[in-house]
This record gives sequence, structure tokens and C-alpha cells, in this order.
Amino acid sequence: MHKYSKQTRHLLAVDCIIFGFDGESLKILLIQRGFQPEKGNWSLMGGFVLQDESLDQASNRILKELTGLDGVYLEQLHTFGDTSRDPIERTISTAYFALIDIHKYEKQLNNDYHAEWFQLKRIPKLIFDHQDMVEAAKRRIRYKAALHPILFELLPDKFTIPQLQILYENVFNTTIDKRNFSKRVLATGLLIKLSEKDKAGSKRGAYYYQLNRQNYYAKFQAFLNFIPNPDTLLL
Amino acid sequence: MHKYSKQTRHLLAVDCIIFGFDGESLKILLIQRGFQPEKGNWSLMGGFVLQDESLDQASNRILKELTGLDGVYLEQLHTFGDTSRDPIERTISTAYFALIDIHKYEKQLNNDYHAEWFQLKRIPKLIFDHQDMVEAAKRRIRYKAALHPILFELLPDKFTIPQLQILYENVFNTTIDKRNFSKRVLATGLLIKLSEKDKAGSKRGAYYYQLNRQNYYAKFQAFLNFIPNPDTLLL
DNA sequence: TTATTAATTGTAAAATCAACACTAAAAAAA
DNA sequence: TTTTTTTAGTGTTGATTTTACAATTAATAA
Repeated sequence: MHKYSKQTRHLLAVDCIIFGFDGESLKILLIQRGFQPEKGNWSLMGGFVLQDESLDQASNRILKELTGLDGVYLEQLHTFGDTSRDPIERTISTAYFALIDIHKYEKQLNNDYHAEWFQLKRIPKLIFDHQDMVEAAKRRIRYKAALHPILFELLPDKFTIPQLQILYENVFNTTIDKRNFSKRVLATGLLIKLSEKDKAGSKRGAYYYQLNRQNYYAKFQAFLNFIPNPDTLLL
Repeated sequence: MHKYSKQTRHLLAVDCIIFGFDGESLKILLIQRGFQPEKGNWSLMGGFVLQDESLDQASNRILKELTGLDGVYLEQLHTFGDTSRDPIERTISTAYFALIDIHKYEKQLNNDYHAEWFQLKRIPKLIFDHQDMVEAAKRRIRYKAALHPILFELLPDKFTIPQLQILYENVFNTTIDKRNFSKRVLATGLLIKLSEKDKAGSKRGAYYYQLNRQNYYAKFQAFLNFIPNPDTLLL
């Protein structure tokens, strides 16, 4: 039956760190675990890898099952393989992180599961080594966003420059001069200015912008570099 | 016996991409696979993960068993989980990459196994998806080396500036002005100039330098940034 | 003594970055 | 209708960093 018959087989899981932005702060989505051990405690979205699915498929499936999310930005982060990370039985888990616009998926989430958004600064105690996974994901998103325009994945289709700035300030836990920020962002050539304004955020209203998808793929490498030492900043 | 008894268990492997530098070019270490399938074909160093070892332990063990290498720089790269990557039976493999000074381990290698160094530009056809792993590792090493001083791991304890430059030029497949290179490298404060010279490489001889280990850890973040768009460069 | 080879070093122009504050638009309040 | 309030939007200058570029030095070999 098994061709490499002498070898040990292992439980394999996938866990997803789902980052979301609501225009105000960066959050992650957690659920209360529905079974023992640690039933009722906060946990990342996770599940076991099935026989005939790749890791990428598994992470997409789990995301879909637990949140209804589909077609979102999802990237492998790291595989956590300590022997005692799950006290019940040894399980290796590959962590993925996702980036989504919170408002876009508000409805699906509220209904289906007991998922809840937590501000990055106020994450409750998590099960197993999920805290480590979140830390690694924070480091990775900062690292990557310092060099590539991935943060647009967290924004709605139309967004304003001030919204974008708030997002960057959240991710890097810093403040940025708005004159310099808009200069640099606009200089990338990645933004298309719309004639419509967002009147919700202010009296004057801020112009909406859209991602220039053509330039986006062309310039995915070679983006901004205005965050010094992304690794050393602590969120 | 198993607590999560309904779940499928999987074969788990570790594969190592071992980068080495001999003062002239960047190479990787390959072995001829000793068993079927693909017996005799070139392969990365790999092996199955045992019951009671972490992934990090597994990669270190395999590196040690197949090459005698111990205590080298080893970092997790990515987990490859496609269902058909191993034609015999589904196996998930976590790839690690290592950085070593070729001369330092020359003896161990020659004796023990049929391992062979290949220039990055002349890698033979590899088994399974090992080619993809090598590509991912090349991308990663370039990415990381553009921001962090990891390339020192590939050099002997004492090295010269011209050697260091050759290494950088190899990794990034580019040429660098030597005046600018030495200015920047020395400005990091990571190098200690020795009074001894290396007479092998030239008539005049070049001064040896050593890593300042204290500063190394302090400045591991925040290193050079003189390679534009590390991802886009093709080796 | 001369020729050869590679190591070492500096400067000036260009580009980029960082610091800094006022005006404009629109709604709300008076 | 006028005034107040709030946030959006925009430019310049000095400092720093980056890039481009070539002559001299040290040592061996001829």
C-alpha cells in the first residue's frame, strides 16, 4: 500500500493568520476553538491537510470553510515543526497569512462562525504556538510591505491617500509626514486618481484612488523603500 | 493510540540546498540518489522526518549524516506540498538552505559520500521538484543578502575585500565598482582589518579582514542596501 | 632594473531623503 | 450669510547618500 513503507507518517495542519484593515487599525481574525483540547480558547483558523490536496489548496479550503473568504491574497509563511507544539499529538503546521479588506467580507463573517477581529495590539492569549505564528506573520508583513506594494490587498478597490497612510502607519507602528508620504506614493505610478471624493472621512473630502493593476504587476518588485529596517520595528 | 485518530497522516521530508563559495564562484552541493525512484540522478540532500524530531533537528541531522557538516548556517526556506511532487507516494517536503565555506569542509565531503559541487549556472537536471527548490533558494539568498550580512557565512574566518566583492558579484550576478564597494562595506563597521595579508591572490597581497562578531549581531538588521530590487535580478 | 599584476584610495556631481507650515475646500455652527 | 472647524492638499531647502570615475602603490616576476 505505502511505497515508502518504513517511514513514519505525520499529522499535517495548516493555520492562517488573517490580517484585515477597516480604515482605522490593523487587525487579525481569530476563532474560539470548538473542540478539545483548548476548547473555547482563541485560535487561528486551522485544519488538517487532507490526503489529496496541496498545502496551498488546504489553506484556501480552510479559509473558505471557516470564513467564507475566497480569492484573497494568501501566502505561505513558515512551517512550525516542534514535536510538542500540539500537546495531544505531534502535528506539523504550515502557517499562511492572508490580507483582506475587512468591510468587504463583513457579512459572511458575522453570520457563519464565531470569528472576531482583534486589534494587533490587543490579541488575547492564543492556543499552542499560535502566538509565535502571529509574531512571525507580523514580521513578514512588515518586511514584505517595506519592499513591495502588498498593503493594497488590505484596502477596498477605491481608497484615499490618507487611508493608505493610516494603513502604513499602522503596519509600521510609526508616523509618516503626509507631504513626503503622498509624494512617494504618487511617484510610484501605481495610483490612478478618480474624480470622485470620499466625503465620509472629512468635511472637505479626499479624492479616491485606484490601483493601476497594469503597473502593479510590473512594479511589484521595486516599490517603495521608505521604512528603514523593517525587521527591527516592533508593532 | 492516536488522539486525532480520524486524520490522514503524511510522509514528511526535509531537503537542503547547500550553498558554498570557494573564492571563485557560488556553488551548490548535490548527491546522486542512491535508491529508486530516480536512482543515480542528481538530487538535493534530503531525508524523511522522524517521529520525535523537529523540522530544524531533521534538517541538521540530514546535513550531518550526508555531508558531515555541523553547526552551519541553516534556515528554513519553504514547504513544498504539491500532491504529485514525489511520484512514488505523496510526500511533503520542507526545504532548508545552508551557507558554508567550501574549503573548510573539503575533506569530510570528498571521503564520505558522492557529493559534488556544481556552479549555480551549471546545475544538472534534478529529481522531483528540486529545481524549483533551488530557484526559490537563489531568490531567497539574494533577497536576504541584499538586506542582511549573511554572505559572511560563505567565507572563511579571514577574508579579503576583493574576495568579498567577488562573492557579492556572484550572488547578484552583477559587477560592482570596487571603490564604492569597499567604502560601503567598511562603513558598516562589521570588518576588522588584520595586519596579515593574503599573498595567494596577487603579487601585492590583500589585507585580511575578520568579522566583528559583536557588531555582527547588533547590525544584522540594517546592513547594506546596495543591490537594487534583489528579486528581479536573475542569476 | 623593469614590467606586470592586482590592491588601495578620493572627489565631485547627481539623486534622494528629511524636515518643515501654510492654503483650500467643505460642512457645521453661530 | 458669516464664521468656525476640520481635514486635504501641496513645495522648497538643506542634508545625506549614491554614483561615476582613474591614478598610485606594493609586491613579485622577468
